[in-house]
Amino acid sequence: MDIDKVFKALADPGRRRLLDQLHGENGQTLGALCEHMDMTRQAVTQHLQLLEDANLVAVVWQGREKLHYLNAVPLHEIYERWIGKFERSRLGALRNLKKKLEGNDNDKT
Amino acid sequence: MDIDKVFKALADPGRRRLLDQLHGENGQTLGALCEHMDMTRQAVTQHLQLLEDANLVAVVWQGREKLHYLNAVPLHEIYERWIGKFERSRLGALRNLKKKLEGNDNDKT
DNA sequence: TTGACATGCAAGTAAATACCTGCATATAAT
DNA sequence: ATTATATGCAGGTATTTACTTGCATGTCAA
Repeated sequence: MDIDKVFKALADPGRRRLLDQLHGENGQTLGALCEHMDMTRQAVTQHLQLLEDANLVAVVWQGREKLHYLNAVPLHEIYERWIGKFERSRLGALRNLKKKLEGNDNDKT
Repeated sequence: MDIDKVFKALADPGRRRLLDQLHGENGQTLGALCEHMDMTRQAVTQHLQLLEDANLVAVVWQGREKLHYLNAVPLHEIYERWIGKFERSRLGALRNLKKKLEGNDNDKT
């Protein structure tokens, strides 16, 4: 999995909105997704393409309709492989920072 | 917290690298961070500024040196307020997608 | 107090991004 | 068959982004 593509895909509020839409109702057509988006269909298509490249959205053609399905696996991986490691040391790091800010001489803990 | 700033800050591999560096050793100076970065000091400064704006990095001046400290709180919030909600429905959504792809007629579960 | 060092500030450039408009194609409905 | 609908494809533009070079400022050390 290309973690960079996932992060880049998530960097745009419109794309996050699309994921939200699919989270609300999975399997929506392009047209349906466009209705909430305040931009042209073509722009939405391009955003969806990036989401697909990042493997966050899977597409199933049904006749002339393109159905979009959310895939949360990359989100899980981002958490597991990247965010989680920072999280785990969060409290320790914060305490450390506070001590530095206070000048290391009035250490109450 | 501006969640968009956090996502945008995380979208660049160089900035994620900087966070990694600070995770490895907290409180590094600008100069120290530059040593691993293969770009000019000014470029690194600009990346660090974005990280600071996203509240992912806090800065403490010590004489002429600028010390950088990691703040993982925004990462936690991104998970809690955004990624988590998708995660929770992950398995259900995947099963749903699989069924669609298989045509809904050979449902084994 | 002079010189070296750590950093800031500003303006410019090249590439990437987020859009758009216009036209083409395939499927469905009459 | 003809028309309407759902979408694709291509090219153009404006903004944002990542990065550079050049110079200014403040702090430490001899």
